[in-house]
Amino acid sequence: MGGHQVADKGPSGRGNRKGLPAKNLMAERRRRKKLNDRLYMLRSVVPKITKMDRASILGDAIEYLKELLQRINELHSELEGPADGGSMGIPPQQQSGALLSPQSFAPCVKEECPASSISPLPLLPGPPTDLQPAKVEVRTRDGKGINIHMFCARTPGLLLSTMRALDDLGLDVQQAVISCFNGFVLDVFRAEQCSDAEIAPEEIKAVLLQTAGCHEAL
Amino acid sequence: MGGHQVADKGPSGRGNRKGLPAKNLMAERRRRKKLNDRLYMLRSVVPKITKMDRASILGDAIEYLKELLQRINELHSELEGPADGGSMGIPPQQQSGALLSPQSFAPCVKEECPASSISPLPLLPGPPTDLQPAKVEVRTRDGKGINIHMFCARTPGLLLSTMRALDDLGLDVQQAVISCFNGFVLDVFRAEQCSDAEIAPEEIKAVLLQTAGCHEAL
DNA sequence: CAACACACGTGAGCC
DNA sequence: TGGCTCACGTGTGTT
Repeated sequence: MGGHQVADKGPSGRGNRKGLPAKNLMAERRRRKKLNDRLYMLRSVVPKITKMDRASILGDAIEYLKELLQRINELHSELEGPADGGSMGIPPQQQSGALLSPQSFAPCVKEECPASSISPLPLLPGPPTDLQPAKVEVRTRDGKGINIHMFCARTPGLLLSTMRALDDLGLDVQQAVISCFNGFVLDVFRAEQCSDAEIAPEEIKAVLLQTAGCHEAL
Repeated sequence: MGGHQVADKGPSGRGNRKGLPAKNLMAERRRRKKLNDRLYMLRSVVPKITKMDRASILGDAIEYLKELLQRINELHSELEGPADGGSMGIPPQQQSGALLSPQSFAPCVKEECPASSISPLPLLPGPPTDLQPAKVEVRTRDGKGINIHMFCARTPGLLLSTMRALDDLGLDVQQAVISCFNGFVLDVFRAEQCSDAEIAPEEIKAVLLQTAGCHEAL
């Protein structure tokens, strides 16, 4: 994945000939972090994550969004009721003062793929095919922050068990999204370990996998 | 908006001490363009665009997606709701021909304002300011399904405590989104009680409020 | 060592 | 006047 590098920080006036360095630098960092967080959030919303890279995240999100729109239309016409719920049925039309009309609906997300090999995508299309191998990724980010992505089938009690496991590991989950609809998705964007003992990412992964597996076996 | 600049390119042999610059440069440019295109596509799909900057685009997309998912859930339960036959044992797993693969949801997309004051008393989870009144709503839907919305400040351990509380109440959380970024937001769209004992919504609410308040008091 | 993906710091243009 | 966003080129890690 992404390369990491810890830019050493001269907190105070570092060798800058010009006077505009340190102030804007941090602003840019914050901006980047915000954008990344949003991207992670978006990924956590989209079920069919084919790959983890940013472009794919966006692409999957777009496709998913279109799917949802289509599905809403289906359900809507299936209900055929005049009593439209009324709250907010928003056809994908621009209505705000946003400029730039794309005009052509259904922008294709496909891009030039050199070889025309399209992966059949055996990932979960819809029905909760239970055969889900409980995938877990753990990364440490910038030394302190811990990043976890967990993904498996939902089972009763898994929610509690997972939280308990994280707590037992001494992890303080600070930024996270946990969502279970058909599957179970846990995304910890930031967690710090309270305990002084350093925990290896592999250990966390192992524990979580075991937690998921435990319920899987039921 | 973003500044544009057309970096003039010394087309061929630029003063490169090393031999590997120009090739990767173009690759990076293509990557960036692809990402931007995807972003534009995403924006073109989302109707309500508040602002044009990248972060807002992502944020709006997330919120929109959330809305769509919510709406699908509504329509879905509205279809099979009236004919609520014997959903006694455990039919919670989706099996109907309806695909509906969502398994993820979205958190609140608000952001932190650094210091001081913008509107001092909004409702959204913005600043890490602690003074959050811990709001909880509980509703029962069609007898069985339970719907919970909880919202308070994030505190260490709150996640585990809340899960434990729900478990102690005998609730099997089937569709939910828990997200803690700045604040703590729990959204249970569907939960069923395993225990035969009927639990009053007010009881659930009280327990959750107590759980949140407990941590708040720390 | 290719190619790829990411984060970083920096200069520039708009509020 | 400064803050904010953006695109760029580059270094570095991952496949």
